[in-house]
Amino acid sequence: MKTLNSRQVKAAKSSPRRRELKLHRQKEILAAALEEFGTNGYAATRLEDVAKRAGIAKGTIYLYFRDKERLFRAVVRTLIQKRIDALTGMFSGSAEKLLRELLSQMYQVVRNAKARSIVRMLIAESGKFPQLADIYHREVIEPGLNRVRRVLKRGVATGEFRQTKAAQFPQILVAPGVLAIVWRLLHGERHRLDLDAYSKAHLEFVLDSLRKQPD
Amino acid sequence: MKTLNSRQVKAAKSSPRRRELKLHRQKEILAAALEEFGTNGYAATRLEDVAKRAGIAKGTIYLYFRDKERLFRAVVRTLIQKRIDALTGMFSGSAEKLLRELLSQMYQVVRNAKARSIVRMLIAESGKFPQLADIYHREVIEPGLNRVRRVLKRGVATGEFRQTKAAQFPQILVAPGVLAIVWRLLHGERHRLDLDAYSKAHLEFVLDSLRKQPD
Amino acid sequence: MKTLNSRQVKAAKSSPRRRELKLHRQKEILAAALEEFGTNGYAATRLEDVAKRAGIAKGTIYLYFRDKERLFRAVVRTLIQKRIDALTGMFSGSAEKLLRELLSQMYQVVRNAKARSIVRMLIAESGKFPQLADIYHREVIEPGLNRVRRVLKRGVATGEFRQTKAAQFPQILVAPGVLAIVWRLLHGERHRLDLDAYSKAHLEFVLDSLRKQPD
Amino acid sequence: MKTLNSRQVKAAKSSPRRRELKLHRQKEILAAALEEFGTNGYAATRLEDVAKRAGIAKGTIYLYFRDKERLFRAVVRTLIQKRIDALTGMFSGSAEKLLRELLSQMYQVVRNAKARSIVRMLIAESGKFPQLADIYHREVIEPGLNRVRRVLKRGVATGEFRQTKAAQFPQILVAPGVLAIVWRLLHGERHRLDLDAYSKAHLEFVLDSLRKQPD
DNA sequence: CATGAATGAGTGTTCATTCAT
DNA sequence: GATGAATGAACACTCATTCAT
Repeated sequence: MKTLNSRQVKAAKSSPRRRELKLHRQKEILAAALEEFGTNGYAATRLEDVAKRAGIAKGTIYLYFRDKERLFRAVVRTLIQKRIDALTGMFSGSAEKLLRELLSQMYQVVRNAKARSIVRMLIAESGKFPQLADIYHREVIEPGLNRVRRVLKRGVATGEFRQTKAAQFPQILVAPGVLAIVWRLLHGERHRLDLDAYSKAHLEFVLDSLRKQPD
Repeated sequence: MKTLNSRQVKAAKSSPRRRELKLHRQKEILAAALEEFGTNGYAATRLEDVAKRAGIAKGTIYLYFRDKERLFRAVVRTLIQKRIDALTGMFSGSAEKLLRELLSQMYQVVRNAKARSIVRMLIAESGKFPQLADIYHREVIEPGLNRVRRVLKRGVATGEFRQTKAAQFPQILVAPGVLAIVWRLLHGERHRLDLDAYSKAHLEFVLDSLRKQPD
Repeated sequence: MKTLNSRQVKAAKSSPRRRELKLHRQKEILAAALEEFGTNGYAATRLEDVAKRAGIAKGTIYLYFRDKERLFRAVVRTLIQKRIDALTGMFSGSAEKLLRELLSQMYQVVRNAKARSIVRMLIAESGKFPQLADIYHREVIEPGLNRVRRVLKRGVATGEFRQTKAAQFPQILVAPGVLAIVWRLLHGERHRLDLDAYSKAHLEFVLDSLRKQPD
Repeated sequence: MKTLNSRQVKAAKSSPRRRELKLHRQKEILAAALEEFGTNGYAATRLEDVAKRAGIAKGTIYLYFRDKERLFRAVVRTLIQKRIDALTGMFSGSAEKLLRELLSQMYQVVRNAKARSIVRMLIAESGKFPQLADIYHREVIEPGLNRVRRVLKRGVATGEFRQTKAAQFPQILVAPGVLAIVWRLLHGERHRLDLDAYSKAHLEFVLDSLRKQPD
């Protein structure tokens, strides 16, 4: 490898290997930045700490991101993108099964530290970066709520579910998941929620409310 | 000369009057600080802005609070205290009526800007100020949840409500209120929730789940 | 009410003494900045050095000037203002006497370190701050050249001077003064011009050219 | 594409070819650097911009110049060398003709952007690089002034010119050219001097002063 | 030879905190 | 008490210089 003559080395240099390395480094920076921003918030995060965590020099960050603000936005947008990618395809089965599936997915999100980080950052910085919350709303929240709406509609169509006002506010169905995220953000490891039991109770509660009563 | 005048004036004043004035000024500072911290977060808030908003000089803040951190904690603790004070006494009546009353109170909280601010601040700064979230948990959240628990217990006792796992997790019952707060924090005026309809749907949903089915 | 009272006291405090001190300090900063900018140029001047020279802390500069650029412009504008103020009123006497007077004044400028500094700064930074050279042109150069024009015109009117093309370009008359400034800027103490002899030669040269030849 | 070709060529070519190419590249860098230093001054010039302008990579500069300072000095010394080379051979004819010739040459310098750049740089950086002004003085200014002296001496010898003090200060004769350079440096395109008319007036003015009056 | 990614010292600017008035 | 001028530590960002490829 090392003994390649200089011309070959040069030719090989710029294109594929370098690009790959650059992309990798960018990801490292984003990961380090997420950690710092997620913990300390935008203003309290020092880029030097991000650099240290990424194992690089302060100046290197600026080769990848124009300034602190762009880095922050890139962090959030990257996370949102991952959420979008995770909104996996449609399913079949009874409405109840679909709902179980949906909530189960939601609790995977709740358990996911990065997903919680994004919520913290969006709440903490929505004064300074409202556009980010907008993106999140458009790309993640609305699509998510729409999936709930579709499942409810299907349940009503198949006769599994009653018609309820809650269908207009699918937020009500998923709210316990949101609360679980907030709970974790507020209390960290200090006051744990037993998520397994909690999510089961949540599902039962929702189904109790939705199911058609046996006459 | 001028200084003499003011000293004479001061000398003439009585002690209780002074105390009162001091208290009043402290409240003004706290109010201004709440506004700023609530909007920008701890790190991004400049004490100069707080002073300007309170109509005083920067240095004056330090006559009332040792440093920025104490001011912040005072802001949050004051808010928490107000929440505690608002946890008004118990009532009588059917469990359903009590539950209606409880949720109705909660939505007053949701509509209250300061109450939302506190949530934002606690979430945003829980990395730096976890003790505050602890206080909030002990003094506000747990007492609140306990009230829900008591209502549920009474409902079961009177036969109005079914026995459900959700009783172990009263969070599930109130979660839509939390979601509403988060929604407002994230989206401000940009994506409104119709709180009237939402809270009604919430109540109906909960009652549908709790109520004993007519056999 | 009470607040008004206390504010009146405040208002009295800040006024005369403080204002005076503030003005004085501003002048000190400008003087220190002139020294540094004049020696090193805009980009190579560090505000810390300006502060040190003024005997204050770095941050203090920012209480008087928004940023480095404003400080620099203030320095130059202040200097220009002093030049304008120095363009003293007109005199009477023969055209030759007026011309002697004029050139004598000009050589006072040449001997003035601050006046040389301004030329260096305007030349050095005219790429970044062309407006400053414009101000200088409008407020100093053109008025100065106009005085030369008026003297020449009077000389022609009284028959002392010949009519010459140079009247259209009064720059030619004063050019040796400009050269002397540039010479000093370039060579500092290293290659001295004997300004007394030089200015005499300059005057003689000019008069030789302007005077009507005795027939 | 060009780069690739040239590299292949280089590899194949013999040593003198290489040397030539290297020299050429060095000239490109010097030209680019002149442009940047001349516009922005030493401190405000970024080597990256020099590289970009020269169409090479930042690091390449360091293959030709040890550091920024050496590059700057090389730029100035190269320019000075060109000035020296331009001090063309001697002439014959009447002193007046020689003087016309001399001033005409000087105004070619005035019109030459690089020659103006050198003056700007020497003035702007004479604090940091006084040696450069020294070189310029020794190699360009003094030789130039000596030529003026010789012409004046010859004119006096032939009886064309009067004996004047100005002979001791040939600067006075050429000063309008210097002023024209400074004028252009300060005012760029914003306040033009009509150089044709100006230089004619200059010559006339000088001759009026020098010529022996017809008795 | 040439590249451009990486470095880190250096500088402009901000802001919590102090203190003379 | 109240003020606001002053301080200086802290931090974002730049750029000359190095070096692996």
